[in-house]
Amino acid sequence: MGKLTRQAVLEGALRLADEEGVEAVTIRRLAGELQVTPMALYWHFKNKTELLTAAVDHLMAGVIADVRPDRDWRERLRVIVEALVGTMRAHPSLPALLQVADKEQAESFTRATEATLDILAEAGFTLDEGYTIASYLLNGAVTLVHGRLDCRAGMTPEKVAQERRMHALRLQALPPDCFPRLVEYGRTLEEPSDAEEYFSFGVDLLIAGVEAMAAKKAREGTA
Amino acid sequence: MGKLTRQAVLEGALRLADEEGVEAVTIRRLAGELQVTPMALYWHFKNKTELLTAAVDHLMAGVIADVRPDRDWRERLRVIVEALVGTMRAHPSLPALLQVADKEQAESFTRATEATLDILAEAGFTLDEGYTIASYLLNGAVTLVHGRLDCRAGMTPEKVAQERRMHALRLQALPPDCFPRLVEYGRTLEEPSDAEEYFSFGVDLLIAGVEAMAAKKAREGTA
DNA sequence: ACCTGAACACCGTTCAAGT
DNA sequence: ACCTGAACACCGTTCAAGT
Repeated sequence: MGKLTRQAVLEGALRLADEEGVEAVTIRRLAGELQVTPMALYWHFKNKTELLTAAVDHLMAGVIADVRPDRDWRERLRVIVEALVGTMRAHPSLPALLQVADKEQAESFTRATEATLDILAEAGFTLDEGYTIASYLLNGAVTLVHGRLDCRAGMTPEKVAQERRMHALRLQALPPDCFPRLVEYGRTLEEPSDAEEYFSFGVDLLIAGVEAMAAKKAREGTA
Repeated sequence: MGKLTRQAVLEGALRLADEEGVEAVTIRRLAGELQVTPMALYWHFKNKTELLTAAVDHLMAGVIADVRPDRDWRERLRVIVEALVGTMRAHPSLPALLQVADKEQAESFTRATEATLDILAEAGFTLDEGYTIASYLLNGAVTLVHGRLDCRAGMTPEKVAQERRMHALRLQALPPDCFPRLVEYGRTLEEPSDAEEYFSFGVDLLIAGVEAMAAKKAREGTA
């Protein structure tokens, strides 16, 4: 058989994560898939943390592909947030990986942060504020993708539909006098919702917060 | 010795979580602290998931204490977000608990969601949008609190200062031509930052997004 | 009703040994 | 250089048995 490489381990981990969720990525399980003993992986990665960091690094590499410094900061910010959301939609494991892995050690993540800080500095924010906003945007994107069942690891259309029905039923079973909004929401949950519409609203929401704060700072600055 | 109660288990779990982080809350570890065998806990809780859900339920109970239906929706929304942030600051384990526990099963969490949906419906959002915004606000609050080292489990002022210095050094060690913003941010990180200012900015940011989207909807509605 | 003991099927990781 | 075997110190959980 072809011998084990660092890349083969990484690919195996990503496949496992995308198909069955990050919690399925255990050293022992992964070793089983790759037909080696668990300890073989330790030759290629110092420990599990380093493996997950490498996975994040690999997936985040695509996020800062297209930077256009000539554009307005609003446009540049939107491009980077949409790249982030797009990458997460393509790789269902990324949101969870960003939560468990030591992302600050991933170079591609650091590059994306630098790019975001640069955009936000141009918008008039301090570096402190920029750093807060950068993690607000990152976690906002994570939250958005996480909120879509069809963007979760190993989800077939049938499973999505079934989970939706279950969720709808649970909400409709609540006492309507205490939870009128949730019961009503449970009813709307029976018909499928459009992903593009959802993400469009979500990204607008994230960006709107930043733009409003920038406008506020500009007002205070000139006052 | 006094015998084990459901409440004693819950209190032990919360203490452990606040002092050493949720990852320290294992059935075996907790049983050790309570001077019983691991299996004793299974009499009071069906499984670990149920324990963590109960913990979330207990901590979230304070969040919807003061609802003032006579006020403007903006004010009501701010009150609930600030209650959320305040509760998390008081209980360092809550952000992590909300990520790992099955929060939808916690009644107090459901009540807070209902209250938020109600406020957002008044603001002109659909239930779908309201649900998206509610999780945006929740995770935004989690992100904010998580970003403060001094709000993490088991952090003494000394540890905070030391972690800050380490972070500052790591950033300043980056190549300045590639990462000018991060290097600069590393320098600002050497002097302590004000928590109140940070949270004030953060909550404003979260609310600003919602208000901007509400204004946009109002414009489109009358147009 | 409330708790224990023993067992099962998992983890990540170290360390000495093999080729 | 690259991998294995055995061992250690952990997990959550089940199930039969004790009081």
